[in-house]
Amino acid sequence: MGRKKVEIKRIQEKSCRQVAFCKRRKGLLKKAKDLSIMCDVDVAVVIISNSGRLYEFSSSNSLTGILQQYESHVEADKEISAEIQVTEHSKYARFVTTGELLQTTERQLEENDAEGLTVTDLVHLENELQTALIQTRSRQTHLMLESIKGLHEEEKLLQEENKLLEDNLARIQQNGKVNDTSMDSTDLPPTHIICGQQRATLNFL
Amino acid sequence: MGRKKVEIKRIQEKSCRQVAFCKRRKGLLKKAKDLSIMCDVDVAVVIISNSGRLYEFSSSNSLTGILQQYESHVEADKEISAEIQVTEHSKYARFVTTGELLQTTERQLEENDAEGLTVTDLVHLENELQTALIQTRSRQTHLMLESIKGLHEEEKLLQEENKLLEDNLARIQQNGKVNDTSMDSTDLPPTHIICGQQRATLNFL
DNA sequence: TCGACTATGTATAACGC
DNA sequence: TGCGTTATACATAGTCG
Repeated sequence: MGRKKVEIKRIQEKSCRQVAFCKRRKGLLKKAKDLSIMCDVDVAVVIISNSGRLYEFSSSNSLTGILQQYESHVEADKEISAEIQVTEHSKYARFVTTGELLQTTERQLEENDAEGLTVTDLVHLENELQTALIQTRSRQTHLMLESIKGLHEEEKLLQEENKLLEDNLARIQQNGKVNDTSMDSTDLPPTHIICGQQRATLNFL
Repeated sequence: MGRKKVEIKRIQEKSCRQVAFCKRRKGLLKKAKDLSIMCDVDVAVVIISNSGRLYEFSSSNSLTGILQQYESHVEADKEISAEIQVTEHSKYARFVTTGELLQTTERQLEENDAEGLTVTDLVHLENELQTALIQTRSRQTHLMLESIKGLHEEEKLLQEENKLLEDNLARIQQNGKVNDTSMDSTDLPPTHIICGQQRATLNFL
């Protein structure tokens, strides 16, 4: 359904994949909506991009609002750059959201107590909670993995910087012993040998 | 996308609605599958017909949605074990255990398909899976948090070490200027220019 | 990178059995 | 009820700006 037939397999080019994701995601959510309206059935679609973002459709819309709220919580937290803060904040956000979810649940249960919930109602409720749980957990894992990855990179950078500093220290001490007058001598050409040493040292950087 | 345009609204004729449901359901599930494969994202679709029948698609294994969790666990463990060797063993153990449990589950479900499992059997099975899930999840979170904590400590140490080295470097360079003749100079100092270049390069670090 | 366009492949409404 | 066929609407891959 485009200019040419495409195989159903993972798209290699990242940009193409991103574009296709955007288009097809939209299409899928529309079709889910159409199906639920036209055929009068319950439909839920959850999509998690590999960058961890959540897209969803739910014909029984009680879950939608709550999940969006959760998303905005997490998004706000994402702004904070310090890694551990991200972890802790998202933990807190998750807690709050779960609390809200439970409150909502309890309220619903209480409200409906008089007339009684049908088994179907409870099944729906269970599905919604299950979905919320899965998304929350998935998001948690994603954030922590990101955090770990970032810390590893930072660690690598620090170690490299460290190594360079040590080398410099060693070299300067060496130079100080070998040619301490070097700093402000103007007229003395370097020997061939020293030049070689220096260049070798610099190349090492 | 048929002989004539249809409005997106509930189809009145029951038989038409049923036919449309069958076709569109199939289409939706296919598109969900395509999306998950082509764009390499997680997709889950749940459809409940108004007669209560369940249709679903999940890009990660979906028997109950518990397997989805299992997936993320394995992924998490992969990442973590790269840096925590101790994890290796427990990871493998958990894998085998969960794997066996799931195999057992599937076997039982298949074997008993004709006669059907009793409700008691299923409740028992559910509890077992639930327990395994909780333990696995708890372990995952623990390991990741430990990992993050450790990395933060390591980072702090590296930064301190870094600072010390920088201080040393600064002090030594200072000394070199003030009393450059103090050290035993040999006979061949480098040129000013080359030294300058060197220092500029080093300062940049 | 992003939205708009368009040629083309797909999904499906209606129909027949 | 369900499957196959066909004409048509729709979704989208590639392209351009």
